[in-house]
Amino acid sequence: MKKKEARITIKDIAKALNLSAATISRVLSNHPAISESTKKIVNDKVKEMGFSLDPIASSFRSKKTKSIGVICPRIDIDFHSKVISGIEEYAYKKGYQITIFQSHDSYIKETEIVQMLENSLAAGVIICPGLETKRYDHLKKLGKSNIPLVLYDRTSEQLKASKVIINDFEASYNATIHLIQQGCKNLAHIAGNQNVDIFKSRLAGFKKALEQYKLPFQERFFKETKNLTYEEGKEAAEALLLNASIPDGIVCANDYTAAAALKVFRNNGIAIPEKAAIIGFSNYPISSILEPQISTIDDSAYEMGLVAAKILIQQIEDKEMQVLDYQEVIIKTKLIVRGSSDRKQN
Amino acid sequence: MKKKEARITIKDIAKALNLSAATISRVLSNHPAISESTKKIVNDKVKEMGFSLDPIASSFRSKKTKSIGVICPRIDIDFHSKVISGIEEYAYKKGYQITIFQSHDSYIKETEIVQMLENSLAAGVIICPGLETKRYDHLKKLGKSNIPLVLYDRTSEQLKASKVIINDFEASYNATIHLIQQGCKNLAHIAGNQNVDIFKSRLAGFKKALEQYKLPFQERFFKETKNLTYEEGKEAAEALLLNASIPDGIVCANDYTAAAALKVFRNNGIAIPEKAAIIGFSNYPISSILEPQISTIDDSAYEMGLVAAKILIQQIEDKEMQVLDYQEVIIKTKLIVRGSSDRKQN
DNA sequence: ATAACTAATGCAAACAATTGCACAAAATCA
DNA sequence: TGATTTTGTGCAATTGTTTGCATTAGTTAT
Repeated sequence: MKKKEARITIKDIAKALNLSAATISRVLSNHPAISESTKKIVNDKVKEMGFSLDPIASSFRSKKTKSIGVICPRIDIDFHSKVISGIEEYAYKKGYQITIFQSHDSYIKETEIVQMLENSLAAGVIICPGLETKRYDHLKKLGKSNIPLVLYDRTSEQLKASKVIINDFEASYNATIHLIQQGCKNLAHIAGNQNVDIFKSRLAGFKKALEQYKLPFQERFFKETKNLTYEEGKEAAEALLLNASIPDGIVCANDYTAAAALKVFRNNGIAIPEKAAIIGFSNYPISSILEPQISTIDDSAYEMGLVAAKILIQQIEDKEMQVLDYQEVIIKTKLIVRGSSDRKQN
Repeated sequence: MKKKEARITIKDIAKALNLSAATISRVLSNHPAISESTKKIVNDKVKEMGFSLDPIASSFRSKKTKSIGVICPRIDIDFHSKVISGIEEYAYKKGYQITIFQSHDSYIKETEIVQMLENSLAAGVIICPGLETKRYDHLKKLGKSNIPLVLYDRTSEQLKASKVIINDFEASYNATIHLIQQGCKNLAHIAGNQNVDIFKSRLAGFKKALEQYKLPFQERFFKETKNLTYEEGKEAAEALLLNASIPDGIVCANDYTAAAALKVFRNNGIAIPEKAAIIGFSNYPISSILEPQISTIDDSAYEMGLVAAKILIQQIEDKEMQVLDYQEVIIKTKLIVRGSSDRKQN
């Protein structure tokens, strides 16, 4: 007797109104050939019965989903979690869900995930490629399957695809210029992994600024790290102190290494910013908590996510955007001057 | 002439092997009534043709998905991003995808999201309820729809559901005992929002320790904050200094407020840990970077996510687990003693 | 009034996989 | 040998929505 509490379907609405399922479907997708009057009748009934389309059946039939795959190396890194936050916020507003994966910088896993997203008909993919990724066939394949793609942060010249990046070169250049304007003449750079484009660009920006002011680039003042950890920063800073003369300014490729440099130099009696000015990169929470606060570059991670989602969804939805092959967006960064480099106050 | 490059289906495999689609389906789901020999034949062909099931069609027919909904207040908070990292890692291994939402602590949005997950047949839901959430009908509804649910971090007595939490009471109790053992007699507490259970528990643990050692709980040494921000911590610490006598130990409900207290006290010439010992909560990155490093409680966020995913998937898959109504898991926390409270070294 | 057209709706197929039931062949038993 | 059980496979219905094409009613033109 008891009918099993089943899902309300489009047919139930149709039956209740003596219309066909097709009409209901058309109302729900705003088909132009439906009269205003029936639209109203149907919409009212839909609300009354608390009906909503079965997204799975819908996807099954239309071969389209509302889910965006997001792949990043790790979620629990401040930068990525901010980007994802931006993506989620925009995507949600536009009616998309985001499905998240961590590649842990493994190429194998990355290809696995991409394959899976292709298989499950993702509406689009946003990815920050892993460190191991040198080949991009897996991503090119997405294009062939007509799945729009947006890269963020780490990108490659090799791959023609939409990208959202910050201008690392310019940001680093600006940071360096700032230190020079504070009077620094012997500048050091604590760099990130030079196999990664963005860290190469940061070095290049640093060099460019030196060049412009006819300051020398000194090998002994250049320290590359593998992962820009606090520990590595410490080692790098200690190594800097071993030189006969020490630098009077340090441009660091992130805030952890800047924090480490700050600590090491201070512990060695070098006044910051008077004897050595320091600037970091990324505007991590720590940078505004340390004493003195660390000058840095705000990398606009949240905005990056927002924009990535925005151009992806444009490519998904806007037919006119589909004629264009890909687009590149450069997000503004902001120089944040704080105590670790601001000598003017003296 | 050109056949449109279409997806390979179960029927293609069937045709190629002169079997029925049903058999292929059964092989792929490891149905017991299939002979080993045909299993092998089919599996080989599947590999050869690079076939994989269409997850959408599969979900459509079976009314089951492989996607887990995760709802948290915000992703870009260290704690949550670590939890999510743990969830993702375990879920991925088990073949599930996670779909992430931010409630931004809005009750309305939270119910919207839950409704949506119910509608899209999520395999299960993991949620940290928002601050506004006082009623739990939306979550109870999930149970009625047979969608397993796991809460983490913030929970409620009101709701009978599986939970993964840390023992905030005990952790805070241990932190307080630690300060007492360092010789503190006038203890202060910078607390989180007392409408939130976990912060209430932290206060309770603090009180319990005082009581046990017959130390007084002094109202003037109790400062509640709204969001435990660094700024609020600063105000609270400054307020503490306005008293005729100042505390010689501060138990803070997180590391930001602890960092703020550290700074304020130091700037006022109060030696840490000698004159006042400080302990935080959560083991944020900053706590190990400040000078002195801040003692804290590691909240095992990653492990929390891992376990949440584990018990959720158990409830999804394991029929035997479905007889039990719900389970509660308490994750171990760890007291991390660092410079801000360690007086023994003197 | 009839033809031609437009507007609004219905019909029915299609999508890819799953599953209860039926059935044939093989194995076991009497 | 015939009856019965077991094992392995196939048949065909089913799922909820979308969409090309057909159909009907209503409108306009001739």
